[in-house]
This record gives sequence, structure tokens and C-alpha cells, in this order.
Amino acid sequence: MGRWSHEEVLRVLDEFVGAGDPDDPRERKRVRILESATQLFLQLGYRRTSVDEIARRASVSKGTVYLYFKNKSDLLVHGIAVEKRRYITRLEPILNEDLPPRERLRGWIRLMLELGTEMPLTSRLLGGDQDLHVALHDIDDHNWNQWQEMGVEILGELLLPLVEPAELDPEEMRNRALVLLALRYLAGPVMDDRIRGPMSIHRFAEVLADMLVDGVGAPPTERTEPEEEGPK
Amino acid sequence: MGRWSHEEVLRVLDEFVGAGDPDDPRERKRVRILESATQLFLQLGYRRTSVDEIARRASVSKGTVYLYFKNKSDLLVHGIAVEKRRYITRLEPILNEDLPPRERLRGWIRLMLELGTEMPLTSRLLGGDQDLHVALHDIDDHNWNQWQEMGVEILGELLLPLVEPAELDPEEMRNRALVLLALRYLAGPVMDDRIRGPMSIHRFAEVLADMLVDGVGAPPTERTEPEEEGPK
Amino acid sequence: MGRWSHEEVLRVLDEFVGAGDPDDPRERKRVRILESATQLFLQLGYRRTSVDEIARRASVSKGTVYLYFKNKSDLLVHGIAVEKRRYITRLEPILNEDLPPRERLRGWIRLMLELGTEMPLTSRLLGGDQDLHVALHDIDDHNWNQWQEMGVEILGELLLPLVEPAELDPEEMRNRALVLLALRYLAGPVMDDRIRGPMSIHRFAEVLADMLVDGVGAPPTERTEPEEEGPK
Amino acid sequence: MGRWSHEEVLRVLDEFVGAGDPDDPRERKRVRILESATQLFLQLGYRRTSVDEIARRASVSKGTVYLYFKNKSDLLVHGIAVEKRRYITRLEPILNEDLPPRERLRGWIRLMLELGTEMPLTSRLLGGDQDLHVALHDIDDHNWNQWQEMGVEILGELLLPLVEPAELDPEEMRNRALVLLALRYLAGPVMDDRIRGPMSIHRFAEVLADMLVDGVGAPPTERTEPEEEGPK
DNA sequence: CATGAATGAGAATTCATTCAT
DNA sequence: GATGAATGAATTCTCATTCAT
Repeated sequence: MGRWSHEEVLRVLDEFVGAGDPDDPRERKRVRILESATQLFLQLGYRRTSVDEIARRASVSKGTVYLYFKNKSDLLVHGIAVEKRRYITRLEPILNEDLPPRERLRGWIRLMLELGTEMPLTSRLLGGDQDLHVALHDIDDHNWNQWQEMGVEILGELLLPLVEPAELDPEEMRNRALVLLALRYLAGPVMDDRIRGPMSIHRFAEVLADMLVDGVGAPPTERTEPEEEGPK
Repeated sequence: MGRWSHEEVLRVLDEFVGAGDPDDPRERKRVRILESATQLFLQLGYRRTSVDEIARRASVSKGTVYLYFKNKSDLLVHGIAVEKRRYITRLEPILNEDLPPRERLRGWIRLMLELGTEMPLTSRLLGGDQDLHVALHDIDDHNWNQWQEMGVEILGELLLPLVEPAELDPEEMRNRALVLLALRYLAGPVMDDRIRGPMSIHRFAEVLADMLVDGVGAPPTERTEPEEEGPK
Repeated sequence: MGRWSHEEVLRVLDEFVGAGDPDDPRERKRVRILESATQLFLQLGYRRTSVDEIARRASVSKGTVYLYFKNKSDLLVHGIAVEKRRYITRLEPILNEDLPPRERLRGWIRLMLELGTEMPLTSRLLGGDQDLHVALHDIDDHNWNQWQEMGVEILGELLLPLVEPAELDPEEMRNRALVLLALRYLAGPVMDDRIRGPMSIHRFAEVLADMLVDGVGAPPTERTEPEEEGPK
Repeated sequence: MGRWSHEEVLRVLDEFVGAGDPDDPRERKRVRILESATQLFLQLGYRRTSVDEIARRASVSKGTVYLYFKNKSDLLVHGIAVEKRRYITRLEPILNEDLPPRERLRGWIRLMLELGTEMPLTSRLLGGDQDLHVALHDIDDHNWNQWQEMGVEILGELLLPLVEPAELDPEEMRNRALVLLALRYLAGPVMDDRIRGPMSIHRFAEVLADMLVDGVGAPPTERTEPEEEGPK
């Protein structure tokens, strides 16, 4: 499983904001404010979201927002941190489980495309949202690199057994990894059901995985559907 | 070529902003303002770009900007129209040429990924940039639908001969078309060379096409490189 | 000693905030808060000092500050009162001691210039600090007049024997008293060692006294230096 | 006249903001805004003065203030620059005129005390106003040093012929110069007629000069009064 | 008594748009 | 046509003061 074993993953986790006791009313308010902000950032974009509006949606006063977060951009930073924590949880089964390589790759593709639902801010940020980039300016680069490296590492692992029989040269293999990695940038668009058409995100990911693993002309694998699903 | 024959294509074109005589000094000023705006929108995002800055870059007064465009958002609308016109030109060879089906699909994938370079505003918009979406609100929907339908139509054509031997049912086929169509949302991210790694955009598109056409485990086709290329 | 005998001085003192038992833990807390406030007012100015910061420095909660002082400006008023009490103590030797007139005047000049160290808030206030003036608005006038009258009275006493031989007319004498009285406004500036150059405040006062008593062209008197001194 | 001959003085002047054509309506508005700001800064202090209030007093909109001055603090900087220009004008006669040394020193003392009327912001700043200091933070130090050095230089020149007969050692002389220099910090307080009593600022300066030049016990020189005078 | 969370009235600054010249 | 000065609504952030616990 390469460099991204538990220790590493936990090191990354430690960066994340500690959640605190969910029964503490203060914590509850904090979460309410953060969620209001996140929703509005997604709905209107970062700049168009005013702190006033965030406060109103969270039913607190403007001043209270600044009591819990030192900045408007601090709200964004914490929103992204919350998503990261969610990501780690979702990643672990793919990294640890004892599945056939094809299934692991398919699981990974699915996860990447579902990131849009579970990590909408991050998707937006990775998708190049200027507003978010500007708001995050300094932390941005560090985060991005970490994110990219982590992806390359993990995907390399997953890909290895699959491309072995074709005897691809290492450069070609690395390129394929990079291309597959870039698929996560579809996570944002894929949230839009006009883009997905009649498919769920899960199904969309399956179809993409089918083509990538076996080629556009090959027949599909058996369809798997998760129990519960967010959009569509 | 289905419904999207010349007449249709031209009908779409007609909607675009009429270019006018490129020697008319008024027209030249109009173009200069529009280009300044487009560059700044791409560089700073829509909101962070001030009309003042646009005027300065175009070496006209702020008032003049409003003489040629009724709004700040009008600048965006026209910037996008310019890109559309460019798109039609690029699309035609793929639609008309008498190439083997696999090559046509590969050509289409290449084009989609290169849209980021030639249609940066559109890519950004399709990629979910809130700033742009909000600025365009009403025109947005109409445009978007047209754009999507046009894509589905064209891609259906291209895909048909390739999937025929696999006897895919029509639903599966439509899904695959939608999934492939969504790849154009990679156009924006693919402009970032941290994402492409050592590959040019063209090469990136080739690697993606290889996997999609033949599967991740199949050997690559012969590499084609265009004479000159923008980034990387 | 004129009108400013013990009774008068004590009447003024009585106005000052009663100190209370210094062993009472409540009183100790009160003093701690007041000192924190005073230090911060001097360091940052009145407006820039937040009640939060005062509470933090005094290791109490913000609410507690309001338990002991009804206002932010109340802190300032009491801070100034504390300085007044200190002033009375320092003034007495000059009023009572049986010294030659020149020495008494020199002592008084010294004291005035040293007020900046021992009555920094008052100096700042007298020096025209708008922040403080505004914060004190109403009490201000009453206080100021009292302060001024007290000074004129005392200085008149000190000056009388010195100007007698010159047979100055009463108006001229009163004017000289007023001018000398104004020297106390140097107390603030004189705390800045860039202004004093290599001199201590004490030394600075001596040099000023020399010139005032004997003229700029006369040789200096023997230098006196106090045992211990604050700045420089 | 030492180092501060015409060239130097003009070099300093060049730093000042160019006034522009006083008939240009734009310039007139600029001046109106600047004067409104200066008056309010003096009346209320820097922090308590809001840009809104400045705009209202100058009868322009808030936005217009920012059209002419990039900052609130920019208003302060320019206000001080205006005062500097005034200062240079007043200084020249003292530097150039062919007067007896005593008269030159007396003229200088007069000028210093009158600075409060003609350079109220500067007086306030030199007097240690926290608000102003903070608003100016970086330019502050440079300015202060220049101001101080200029004073030491000029005063040294003026003092030399007066102390020569007393054969003061150089250190004592330098100290006397520094002490006299500090008298300019009385400029602010002296603007207050409660402090000056029945004297005009001019008269106050004369009385102070008398004492400093000849000693507190010596008779006054003939009284000089200027034709027109500001306060009192 | 003590606490510190909550409030909301300001304050500085930006910028799309208008309009007199 | 062209200009650019003027406007003022909107936005982020601060902090004295209150009050429920």
C-alpha cells in the first residue's frame, strides 16, 4: 500500500480541525455556522456570499460568526478540512480491502466521481474556482501538492497489477496514472444531473470504469448499485 | 451527420455576435475591449475584475466600455460567443472528414480536451465556476441546453460504429455517450501542467483515448503529435 | 502656603477614589484590573485598547471588568485619580520644606517634568490627547480647572521671592507664572529619550531650570542627581 | 546657517505634495476634502473621525474621498505635508535675516510656540498623539528624525553666539540646545487659552523668551506685538 | 460574584454604473 | 462619440456592553 499507510493518513488527519463534542451546544452552533457557510459558498460562490447572509442562515448575529471563525476565509478553510476528514474515511476500504485489482480500480474511480457529493468545496477548488483559490492563497499550494501526491501514489498502486500483462513501459504507465487521476476533476460536473442524464453518480462511474478497464467496445460488467445514494 | 448538418450549425452561428468589419476602427476598439475583459476574467475571475481595469487595459475610458457593452456581464456573454464561433470551426473537420470511426472518436476526445485552450471561458463555465454562472444567470440555461444537446447528438454519431460489434443495448450506448461527453469537463483542469505532468494536452488526450477505446491494459496506439502546440 | 493648605489638599484627595484595604482580595482584583487598563491605555491609546485585552491582562473575564467599573471610560477616570493621589504626595515637600526660593522653584520645575513618569495618563491628557479628552468629556472640564488653579496658586508662591528684586509689575509676574506653569506640558515629551538626548529627565529639568533662573548665557549651577531614577 | 541652506530646505519641500492650480475645480475639491479631514482630525482625533463625516463636511460622497485620497491615513499624511510647506515659509526669515543673535533666538522661540496654530497636526503628532502615530506608523520614524535633526542643527546655530561669553563646555551647550528644542512641544498646549491666560501666543512666547535669555529675575524686554494674530 | 457568549451599531473600503461636459 | 468624476450600496470586520447561567 506504499507510503500512504495508516501513519501517513493519520498525520494528514491530524491537520484537520478537531470536531469536538457534538452535544456541546457551542459545538452545535459552530457546526451550524460552518454548514451555512459551506452551503452558501457552494450556492453563490465565495465572494458573493456575505458574512451577513451566513449569519442569517445560521440564525446568529454577524458578530457571532466572528466569535467562532476568525475570518470569512477561515470558514472556507474549515469547510474544506471537514471534507478531508470525510475523504479519509471513504478511502480506507479501497486501500485496505482484499479485492481483485480490477475491483479496486473501479472502486477508486467511483470514489473519485463521488467526491463531488461528499467534497463539493474541494471539488470546486480542484476544478479551478478562482474565488476559492484567491481566498485560500497561501495554504492553497501546500494543500494542492499534498493532494496531488497522495493521488499519484495511491493510483500507482492500484494500476500496477492491471497494466502488468501489457508490458507497458514505465513512462506510459505513469502517464496513464496521471490521466486517470485527472478524472477526479469530473466529480464537480458529475453532480449536475443534466450532465449525468438518467444515471446516478454511482452508475456513471461504473460506465466510465467499464470503458476505461475494457475499452469502449467491450460489454459492460454486472451492474452494482449501492444501497443508499445522494443525488439521483 | 444527423440533425447537425450545415444549416443547423449555421443557425447556431448566427446567434453569435456578428464580427463586423475588422478594419472599422470602432470594431477594432470593440474587440480590444472584449479581449481585455476576457483576459482579465480568466486571470482574476469575473468578480475580481473591475471595469476600471478592463478600460485601462484596453486604453479607453471607463465610460467607453459602457458605450460598447451594456453591462459588465455583457462582456462575458460576448466573450463566450466569440469562443463558440471558434468551436464550430474546429468541429467541422471531425464531422465531415472521412476517417475511420476510431480515429474520429479519438479526434473528438482530443478536441474536447483542447477546448480549455481555445474556449477557456466556456471551459471555466462548464467546469462550474460560480462567478460566471451567477453573472450569466438567465442566458445560461438556454445556452447550456443547446450546448449539451449538440454534444450528445454528435457523439452518438461517432460512437455508433464502434459499439456495434458488442451489441450493446441502446440504453447502455446512450449512457456511454453521456459519460464520454462529460470528459469535456476535463478541458479546464487539463490546462494546468501540474495536472498533466510531463504530457502535452494533445498527448494527454491520446493516452485517455487509448484507454477508453481499448481498455487500460491494452498497449498504446502509435503516437501522433501536432506540429505546434500551445501549453507544454 | 496660601489657600492650598492641608484642608484643601485633603478635600481634593477625598474626591479621589478611596483605595480600600489592600489585603481585601476584591480590592486586589480591582487594582489589578485598573493597572492593566492603565498600562494598555498608555501603550496603545484609549481607543485601541479593548476591554477584552484589559480583562485578559488582568486574568479576569470581560464581565468582571464591568462588575468593578461601570464603563471603559470609568477605568480611565479612576486611572487618573490614582495618579492625582500620587501627585499630592510628591508636591508636599516642595510646599512645606524650608528651602531657599531658587531651590524651591528648581524643585518645582523638576517635579513638573517628572510628572510624565509618575502621572503618565495625566500628562498625556494635558498634552492634548484627543482620545483621552473625548473619553472623559464631561468630568474633564471640572478636573482641568481645578488642576490649573492649583498650579497657578502654588507657582505664584514660589515665584514671589524670586522676582521681587526686579520690581516686576503684578501683571508681568502673573504672566511669568503662567508660562512656567505651562512647562509641565513638557512632561510627556520629555519621557521620550530621543527628545532628551543624553540627559536623564532629572538632568533635563536642571538644564531648563538653569536657563530659566539665570538666563541662557549664564553658567550652570552645580549638578544634582537623585539616587535612583526611572527612565535613563 | 549650517547644512540647512536653501538647497536642503528645498529638497525637503520637494517631498511635499504639489498644490496644483488653485482655480482647477478638482483641486478646489481636493483641498476642501483635505481641510475637512484636518479639521475633524483635530477636533475629534484620528480614529473618531469617520470618512463618512469627512465626506459630509466636504459635501461630497464617501466614494469621492477615495477618489482623491487612497486612504484615510493618506488624508493625514497630506494634511501634515501641507503644514510642512507652511513651516518652511515661516522658518526662512529666521534663518536668513541679519538680526542680532538674541533676536534670532527670540524669533525662533516665537515660531516654535506658534507652530501649534499653523501646524496643529504636526504639533499633535510631536506631542505624542497615539492615534496619529499609529495611523502613520512607517513614514513616522523617518519624518520624526528629519524633523528633530533639522531642529538641532538650526538651534545650534542660533545658540552659539549667545552662550559664547559664558564659555560653556560643548556638552552643556548641546544639552541647552536640546532643552530649548523641546520647547516646541509646548506649541500644542499653548493653543489653549486657558493655558495662556490673558496672553496671546506671541506674548506668551515673549515672556518665555525673556526668562530663558536673561533669567527669571531680569526685567522684560520691550514688548513687540505682531499686526494680526490668530487665537486671542 | 463570575463568566464569556451574543449582539449589533459602526467604520473603512470597493466598484458598477451614470451623466455632465 | 468619448471621457472620467461622482455616487452610494454593499461588504468585511471590530468591540463596548449586556445578560443568562
